[in-house]
Amino acid sequence: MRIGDVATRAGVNTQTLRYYERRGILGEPKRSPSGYREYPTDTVRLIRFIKRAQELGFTLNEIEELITLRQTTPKRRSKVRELAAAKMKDIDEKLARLQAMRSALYTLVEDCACGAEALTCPILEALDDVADKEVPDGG
Amino acid sequence: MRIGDVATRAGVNTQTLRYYERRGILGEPKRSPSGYREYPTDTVRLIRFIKRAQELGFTLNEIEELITLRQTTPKRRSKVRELAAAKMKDIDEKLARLQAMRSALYTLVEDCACGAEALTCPILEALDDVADKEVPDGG
DNA sequence: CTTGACCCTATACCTAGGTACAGGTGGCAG
DNA sequence: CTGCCACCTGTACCTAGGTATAGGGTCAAG
Repeated sequence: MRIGDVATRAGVNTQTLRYYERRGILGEPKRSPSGYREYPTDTVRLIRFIKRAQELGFTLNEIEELITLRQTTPKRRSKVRELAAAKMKDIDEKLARLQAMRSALYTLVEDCACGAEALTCPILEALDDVADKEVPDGG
Repeated sequence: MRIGDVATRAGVNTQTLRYYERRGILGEPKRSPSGYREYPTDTVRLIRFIKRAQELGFTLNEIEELITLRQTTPKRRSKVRELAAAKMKDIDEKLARLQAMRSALYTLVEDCACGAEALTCPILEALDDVADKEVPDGG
């Protein structure tokens, strides 16, 4: 696939692909005799992964780490496991916070907004406190 | 509380607080006779909320929306509910994707890395496909 | 053998979200 | 009443993550 094709299917700009390549996230693809980039089909999936991960608050550097987990060789296994475990911890924190946020909103929608004047709908409280309690640093 | 105090407790720069004020996220606090900003105590909590929400991939504009949900008056209730419901949808999508990502990593850590040579650990597949299936646009 | 869509590199520019001066004031300890 | 630190406003600068533009090559169709 050529760059424009990949870009269209992944819903990004061709410049973005070149930018990712420059950053080292993407790895240099093969080139046609005339110098055109030739991507394997699943680059589209990779790009979509990157975009989703960004929406979840991961930076490109973090995403790069996640991506390299794919290309694991048996040699690097323990390293990879370590990294994967660390990322899982990040994810668990995000999950706990999102869930806290979700339930605060749920309360707001279902109960809290039902007639009170001085609402104390605890959006903030729910988020910061619950998350702190449920995802303490020390496990 | 004065600005430096709030900033320290919330773990941000004082400039950041002024920036939020300029952006309209924070609302103008009272001033002391000499012009110093005087914040109520729970501004600290608010700032922490903002920071957490950013880590979850929300932009400051989105966070502003979330924050205004707090200051609901009975009049605006249906509007607020709408907004809250929309945010919950966002959050559900994020949750589904994070969960997909988490289970891909879990597989990687627990099974996948256990001796294979040509690993097909499906980090990408797990993320984009599962999330697409579990959070389709139409419900 | 030209036109038009697509590709190339290099460089400049843009938005979001801050962060850091510069130049000046407030207020308390010594 | 003098340091000194925190505060004020205003403006400039920075990083991340792109996006656009300039100047030029490729290639299939007419």
